[in-house]
Amino acid sequence: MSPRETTEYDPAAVESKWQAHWAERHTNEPDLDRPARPYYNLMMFPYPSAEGLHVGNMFAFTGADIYGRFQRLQGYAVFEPIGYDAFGIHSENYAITIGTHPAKLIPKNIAAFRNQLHRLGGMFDWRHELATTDPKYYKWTQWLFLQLYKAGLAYKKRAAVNWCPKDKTVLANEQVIDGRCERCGTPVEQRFLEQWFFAITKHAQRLLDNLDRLDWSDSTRTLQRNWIGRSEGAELTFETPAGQKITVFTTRPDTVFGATYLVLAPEHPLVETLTAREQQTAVRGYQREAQSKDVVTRRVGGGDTTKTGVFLGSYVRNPATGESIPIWIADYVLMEYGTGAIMAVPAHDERDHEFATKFNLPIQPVVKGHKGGALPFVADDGVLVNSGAFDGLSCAEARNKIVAWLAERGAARARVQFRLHDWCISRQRYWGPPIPIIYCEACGVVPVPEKDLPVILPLIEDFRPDDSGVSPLARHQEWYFVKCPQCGAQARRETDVSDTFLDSAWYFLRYPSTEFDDRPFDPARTKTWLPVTTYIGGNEHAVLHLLYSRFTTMVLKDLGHVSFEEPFPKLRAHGIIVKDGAKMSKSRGNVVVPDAYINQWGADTFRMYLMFLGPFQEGGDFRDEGITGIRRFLEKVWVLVHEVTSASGDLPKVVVSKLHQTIKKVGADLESLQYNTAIAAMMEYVNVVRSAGCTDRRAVEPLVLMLAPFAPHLVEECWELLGHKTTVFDAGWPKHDDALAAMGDVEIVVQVNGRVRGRLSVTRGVSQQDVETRAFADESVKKFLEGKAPKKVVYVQDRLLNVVV
RNA sequence: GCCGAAGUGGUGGAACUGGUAGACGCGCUGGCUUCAGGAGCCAGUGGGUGCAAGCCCGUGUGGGUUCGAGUCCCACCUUCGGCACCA
Repeated sequence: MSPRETTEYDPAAVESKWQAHWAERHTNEPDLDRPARPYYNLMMFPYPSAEGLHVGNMFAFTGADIYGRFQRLQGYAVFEPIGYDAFGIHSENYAITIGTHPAKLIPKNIAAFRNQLHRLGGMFDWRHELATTDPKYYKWTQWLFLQLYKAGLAYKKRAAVNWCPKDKTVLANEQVIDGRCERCGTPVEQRFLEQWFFAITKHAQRLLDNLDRLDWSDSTRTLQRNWIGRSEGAELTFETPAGQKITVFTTRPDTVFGATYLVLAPEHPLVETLTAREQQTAVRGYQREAQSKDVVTRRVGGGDTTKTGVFLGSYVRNPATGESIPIWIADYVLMEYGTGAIMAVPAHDERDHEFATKFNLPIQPVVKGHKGGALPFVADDGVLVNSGAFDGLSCAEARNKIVAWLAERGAARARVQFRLHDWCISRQRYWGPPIPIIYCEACGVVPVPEKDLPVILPLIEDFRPDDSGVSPLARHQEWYFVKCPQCGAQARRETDVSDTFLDSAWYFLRYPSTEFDDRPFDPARTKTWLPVTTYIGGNEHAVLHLLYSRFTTMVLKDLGHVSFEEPFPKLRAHGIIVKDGAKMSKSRGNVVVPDAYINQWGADTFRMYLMFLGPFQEGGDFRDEGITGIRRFLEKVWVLVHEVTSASGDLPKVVVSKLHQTIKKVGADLESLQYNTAIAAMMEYVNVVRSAGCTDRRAVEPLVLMLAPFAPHLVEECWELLGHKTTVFDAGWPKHDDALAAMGDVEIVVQVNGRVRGRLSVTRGVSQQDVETRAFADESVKKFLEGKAPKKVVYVQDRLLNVVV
């Protein structure tokens, strides 16, 4: 082969050419029914905002796509689908802002996203694109709801919920950040509404236990663990003179002798009967006050918030001491956690201590031997005092013994408590899948029969939410009134739609089966492709999306619909791209629009640049200073390919060893998503090849293969220039040979007392004897030995020799 | 307050199970080329000192372990992320 004339590298031409080829030749469409080695490479699907894909999305998708392409090169049939998480308050609010309808807005946004995703050059199987707003999709979201309902895991209850007065909707606990709505920042209020819940807490222990056997990063698992929040403790029962029982939850039953008063949440159902007549006015006033407080004032502030509370005017008997102690209500006790009542141990709990100090309640220490002095000390490593027969026991010992002792008298039982709450899925909004439930006077709550699914979200003009706490759908009588599926009488529909997180809690099951209209996921396809081989996404979803998806999969397993209970055995979280140290957002005005970069530099350069910015799993600050470095590198590869010569003679040793080292390193880096160092390694290799003046095909082709996941368009073009007829992604990953990688000389560092005093170039595997001989002959080494005899010599093969004198 | 991650040149970042700190890139400096600008190519680029070979210092701070510490241990400081009156 003779060197060919180098044409100019024109990314736009190359990229559109290969994108067209991939589509025509079905390059990215694996055989879903009979794949040789199936590999489900999943990335978290985007919410199609009106702003289009931003740099952060592109960063995430590029990193995930590189991973998929690498697996493809290793011979897997890689299924890499993409879709749109298109329902939700985001879209609805934006539509309201710009005066349009979400049903008009979303298709436009999706079209723009699709276009951008094409340009980025992802290995997407476009046959299986999906949108959660498609009735063919949300039919099965509703089906999923029905399965949970039938299994007794979906229930309705009147509950205190987080209400956003601006978005006019209920929020899940997870959507409340610092007491504020995660979207608009408005302080969240408490409201009491009938809501649909999923009983995720029933599976709390399982969700926690399974974490141990998932191949996830520790940090992600820790986030989930903390969110689930398991506490071991006991329920203790306190009795009033009238025989009324109050149960509290505590993690420190060993301190029960120090419980000098009881506190109930203001909403606690027993408050009414426990209130003495003379305290009624004060108590009712306090209850009203607590209820009207928004969640910010009630919850945020931790220790800073001044404690408030009211004495009920009545007493209970401490089951351990037999003493009579007062009962109070205070809003620092939450009705949702434990039993909504606590025993207060002011000597050993900060909050109780603050409260007791303020209201002059007795403080009784029952633990000593702790470090540090002042009350309250939260000592669980000391020994008990003032605790009757239990004095002198360690806290840990006392815990079990006291519970056992009280249990004999029916005043205690061990109990595990979770911080996790049931998942509230109701939304009093328009832009979501209607919850498939019908209310009939005669039959009560009637699930919509599966044959009647989907319950189509009607196209209505006045979709704006109002203050009523009722979905806008309720205003549409023709939709609202419906015949009862059981008795045929006039009935009415549930008007709430479901949480967006329900849409995304099963989409990975749908992708391989998008063409089936009569089933949510085809059993054979599901068996072949699931669970997901590798899931790549942002750590911002470490709790919500990932926990909900695990829960729904667990339920589907129990119901016999799938054969596995963990959908994502292997998860990799990428970092977030920020701009000027802050998350990109329209309001901050720091959104980086990637299209201009793709226009100027091409998708391949941009993809690689994003990956070269820093470690993929850490993310970082976006800047564009270094992009020319990547472009220069790709130009060098382009030139190398054009100047390539046929294989002849032996390759230079430096090239051979560097080549095999590079193949090994790039492969290992790709497997662990360390793309920045993989790119650096390829750059080093190109520098070696160029300075060796090597143009041999055997030096160039493996480089092109390694580069393929990063710069797929350019590489396809190069591969064709090199005379190949099929896609480079069927060519296979190059093999490395450790023996060849070890070819050539190594430099050994000679140290005297740990300081570098000389370097020796030796052949690999040289003996210590030879190195010592040469080292001791070295002038600068000799100088530092000062004629003294070595006390000790440390030798590390092929690395260093350290002489200690 | 609790949990987690991280602090390395002018800059983004490298550094395997403790073994040459600063790979790779950007930027900068000098040179070549060019009418010029740009691009390209070559060389240099942690700080100090020296004509030079070299020497000294250097990975947030202070200790420690070790022949040897960015890496391990102890105590701090700072930044970022998550949770937050969860009993």
